[in-house]
Amino acid sequence: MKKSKPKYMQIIDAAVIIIAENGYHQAQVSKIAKQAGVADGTIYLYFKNKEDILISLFQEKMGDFVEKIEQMIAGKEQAAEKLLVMVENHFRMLSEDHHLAIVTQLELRQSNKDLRLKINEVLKGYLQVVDKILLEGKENGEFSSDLDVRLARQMIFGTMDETVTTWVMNEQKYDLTALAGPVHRLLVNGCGNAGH
Amino acid sequence: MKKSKPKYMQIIDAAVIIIAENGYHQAQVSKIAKQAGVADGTIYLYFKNKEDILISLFQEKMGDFVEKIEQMIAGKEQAAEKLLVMVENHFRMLSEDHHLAIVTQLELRQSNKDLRLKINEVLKGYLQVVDKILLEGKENGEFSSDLDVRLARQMIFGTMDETVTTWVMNEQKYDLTALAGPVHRLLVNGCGNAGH
Amino acid sequence: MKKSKPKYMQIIDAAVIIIAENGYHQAQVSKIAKQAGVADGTIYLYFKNKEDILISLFQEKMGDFVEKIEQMIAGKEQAAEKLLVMVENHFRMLSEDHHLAIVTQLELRQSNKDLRLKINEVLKGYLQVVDKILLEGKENGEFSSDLDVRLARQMIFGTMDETVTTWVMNEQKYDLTALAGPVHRLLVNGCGNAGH
Amino acid sequence: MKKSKPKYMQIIDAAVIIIAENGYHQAQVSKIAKQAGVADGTIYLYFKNKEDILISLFQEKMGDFVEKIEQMIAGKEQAAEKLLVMVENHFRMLSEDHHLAIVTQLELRQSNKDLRLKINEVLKGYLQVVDKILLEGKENGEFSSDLDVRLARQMIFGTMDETVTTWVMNEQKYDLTALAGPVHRLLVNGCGNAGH
DNA sequence: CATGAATGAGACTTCATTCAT
DNA sequence: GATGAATGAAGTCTCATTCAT
Repeated sequence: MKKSKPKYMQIIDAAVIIIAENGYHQAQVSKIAKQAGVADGTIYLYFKNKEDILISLFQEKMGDFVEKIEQMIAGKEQAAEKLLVMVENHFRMLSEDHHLAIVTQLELRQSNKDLRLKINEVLKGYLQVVDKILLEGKENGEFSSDLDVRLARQMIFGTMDETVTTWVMNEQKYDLTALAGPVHRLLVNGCGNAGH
Repeated sequence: MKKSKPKYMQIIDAAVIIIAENGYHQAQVSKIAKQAGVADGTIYLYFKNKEDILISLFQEKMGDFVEKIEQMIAGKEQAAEKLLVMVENHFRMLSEDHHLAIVTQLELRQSNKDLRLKINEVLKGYLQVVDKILLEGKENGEFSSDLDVRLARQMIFGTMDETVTTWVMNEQKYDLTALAGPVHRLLVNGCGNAGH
Repeated sequence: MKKSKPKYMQIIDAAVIIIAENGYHQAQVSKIAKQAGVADGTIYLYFKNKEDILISLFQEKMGDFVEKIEQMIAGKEQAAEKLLVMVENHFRMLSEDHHLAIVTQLELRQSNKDLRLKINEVLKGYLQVVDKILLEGKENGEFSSDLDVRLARQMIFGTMDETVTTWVMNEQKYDLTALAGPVHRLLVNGCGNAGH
Repeated sequence: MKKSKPKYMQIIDAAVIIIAENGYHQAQVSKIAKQAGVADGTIYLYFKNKEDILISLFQEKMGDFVEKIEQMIAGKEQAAEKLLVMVENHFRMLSEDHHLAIVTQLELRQSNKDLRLKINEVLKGYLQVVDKILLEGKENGEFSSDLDVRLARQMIFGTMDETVTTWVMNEQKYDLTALAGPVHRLLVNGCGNAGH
């Protein structure tokens, strides 16, 4: 077997699988170590403690996430179009990685308040992407000029999150990506200067 | 001594306080018993086990919640108006009970999947209220006739939930009830037949 | 329903049933009270504590036992004949009360050392009956003159006990009373002055 | 530090001492761990749970027991002689390990029915040794040809067990090994073809 | 770098017994 | 005498983390 991956990512990938398949509270360090093919103690050469694995997991995966979203909306002109690309890819990327979807939507939320606050820190990068789209939309007249950016951002996140979570809880039985269009329309309507 | 409160509700109220102040994982049965002013063993005369306290807590509090919302929207004619009353009271009721807000938005989500599934059962009553409003709105022309009720419901819940959670995470520093109007406008826009 | 039985015996009979059906460690006072048709607290008007129920149970039932045995061997002349009557009735009485058999052979042995010492006190009455038979047998030449009465008594008890316990553990599937004859022969042989 | 004893046997030996000195129900895992000189958690690296310690204890000690008995009777010709060696060594081995005697005769019997059934499984090895002796005795004419092997075996076990238990309950005040001869005579008489 | 055996703190739940009614 | 709601002490087992090899 070739050691293509550094152990750091090996452990993070193992954590995603173990948490998805066993649940947050049954994801013992020893299980993760076994899945990663290393000794328990080795984990602590790469991570400060168990919480650090989870934060790192979220940073790595969510970092990819935001990076890809940013690349994809870079070429788009309109705010509404950018929003569509964002929703589409948000849904698509989680559709393509069932383990990750379970971990981010269900399991990681069982972490304690401290960990969740740190996860929120990581999410700020994503928030900024949305805020930028919303500001552009307000400036170029696509969105209502008196739109409350913070609230609109909470609507967008809340709606996407609720949609994905419901899909995961229904055991991913239907096609999530097909919902991107309709969800996008709801959100654009919400932000839009409808009455004008 | 007058039996002012039955012990059942005494224990549930104690659980809300203890969980809010100590966090889900630091809410030992002995702490709840002490706060309720009963012996540890007494808890088990009223609840099957610790999880049963939490489910019952959610049922009692959320039952009240849905009941009150239903009463308040009963007198309203328009779907949009009903939605406003719902958002206003959802925000107001959690504003008025800071402990309950912390418990429902942050702490109870740390419970395991089984408990969360049971909590979802309880939430179905609320879902049905929203669905009824949405259907009425579609029928009387307030909302778009091709509105996807399930997605719209997810938007409404997702947005309210995200808004309240953000407020709780910011330590309830600003006035949540003031956001009811703007949030309502976003949601009605989202559901509305804006372009028509 | 006529209160034919005083509550004292009512509780003891309930204890036999509950212990036989649930096992020693699952025989809570509250279960015994329910079976007896009295309140938990009532138990403590008739018995000092739980252990007292068990000792009393053994005393009452074993008292009957010894009394009946004594009556039945009273009319017999020979020691060997008395022994036969004893074994026959020991086996028969336990055969006729399956609950009592389970309680004395399996469940009551799970009690702690103190309780077992007290049970042994109760058994002394039985021991004396056996000793008397053995002495008679030695005097009239039926048994070996150098028979060690204490050891012979341990053989008799040990053999009867092991035989009954094995029968109970095999779920009382075969006819225990049919074994009285062969067992008696083993014991009489053991005590006998074979070589003379 | 030299690993003189594997921890597995260290823990079993500690369990024998703790149970003998404190009684079955006062033999907490933490006490056993302390006696064995390991941490509480270490117990669970070697045993599935507390019951597993007790089963293993019985298997290890009784395994030795049966093995030694078998070796010792291997050189003997006559069934009666084999029986004598068995009784002698049964008594001697328990005489030499007072702790073990208390544990097997008094404390382990307080275990629940499940554990006792597993203990019976272990005892089957011993039963077979006895059965073999009895069959040999019947074949070579030492014992009665119409001897019921199962009943005879129950007599032998029951008598030895009752004798040892009585000795333990009398706080091992007299010499158990001295009883081997007389007990053996009782048993051989019992099995013998006395009247022929 | 890597290992994995050992550590030890911490909490849910049961049930015999009491005592105010 | 009878009730039964309330009490509260006590023990098994898990698992993140360490450190000698």
